[in-house]
Amino acid sequence: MVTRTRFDDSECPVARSVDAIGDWWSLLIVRDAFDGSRRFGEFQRSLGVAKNILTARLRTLVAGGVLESVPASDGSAYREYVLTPKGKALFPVIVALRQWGEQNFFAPGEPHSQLVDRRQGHRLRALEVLSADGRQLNPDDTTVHKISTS
Amino acid sequence: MVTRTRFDDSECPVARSVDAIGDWWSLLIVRDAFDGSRRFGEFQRSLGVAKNILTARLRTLVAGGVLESVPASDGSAYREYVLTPKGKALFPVIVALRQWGEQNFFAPGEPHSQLVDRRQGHRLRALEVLSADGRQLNPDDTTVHKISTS
DNA sequence: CACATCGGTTGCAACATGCTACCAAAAAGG
DNA sequence: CCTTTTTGGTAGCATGTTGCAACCGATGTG
Repeated sequence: MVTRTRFDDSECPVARSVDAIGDWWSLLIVRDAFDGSRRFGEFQRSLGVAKNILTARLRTLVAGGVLESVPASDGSAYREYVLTPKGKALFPVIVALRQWGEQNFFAPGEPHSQLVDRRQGHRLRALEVLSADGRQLNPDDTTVHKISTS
Repeated sequence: MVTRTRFDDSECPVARSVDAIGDWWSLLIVRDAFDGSRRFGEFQRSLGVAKNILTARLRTLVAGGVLESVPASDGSAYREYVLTPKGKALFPVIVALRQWGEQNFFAPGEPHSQLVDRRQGHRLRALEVLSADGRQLNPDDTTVHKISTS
């Protein structure tokens, strides 16, 4: 078989996350869901993705418990796709990718969509990796314990 | 053409990030790099990826400025792949994915690799999305400004 | 009732993935 | 030195996956 490799039984949480999301389309669907998209057509127009691909991705996201299919909020007979709590927990992942992109792939002054605090309209603070006692950690300040039972 | 869709000219930083990384393998390569892998063979054994795929991914990561190819640190004639500053800036992304995986894809007590603070050996604090003035933000507390010139 | 929209499904061609075999340069062993 | 092993790849092939376009029934709209 030449099936795409799965990581769902990896001992590494990063690998399992990656596996659960599925592919980049899925991640962009989740991004759009955070931005307020709910309907099939909204995702399709926003992403420009082929409909068969979108169908497949929405199904795996629902199957994986990231999205959930609910009756449309406007009373129509259609359905909507909304984030589950598990899906909402991806928020820091999206924010981290967004901040990395802003800092590395836009010229100074180049326009881009921006995530802001709804109350005050200000940009968010940069994510920080902190130790249990609140020190800011760089990659070199951390290490991986190969296996842990908790 | 049926080429895989690119997002490198998207106005959304998340899309550009996703495009720059390339695919899941690339992200796991970066994860391994954070964990100390440097040599072709280390990545290959750790990931179990086919060598032609690894070759291609390493090349695009180097081309994208995430990794850099340097002479081997042990004095041999081989080369090593190390994270650039841009690559190290992916740290919060990896940590976010790791925490999401830990919380959602492992049974309580199920063993998994764990990222700890090198000084004290403790687990890290969960990432928090904060407003400019330090309030903790949930997805619903934020909104996307479609375009901004800064 | 006619027409447009929504949310898909199907078929196909091109491309990407993964596997295996192969290979040259470098290192290690004697 | 000379042989063997390791390293870091390439090349070719079968199969899977992606993206496109065409189509379609159920639903909403004038």
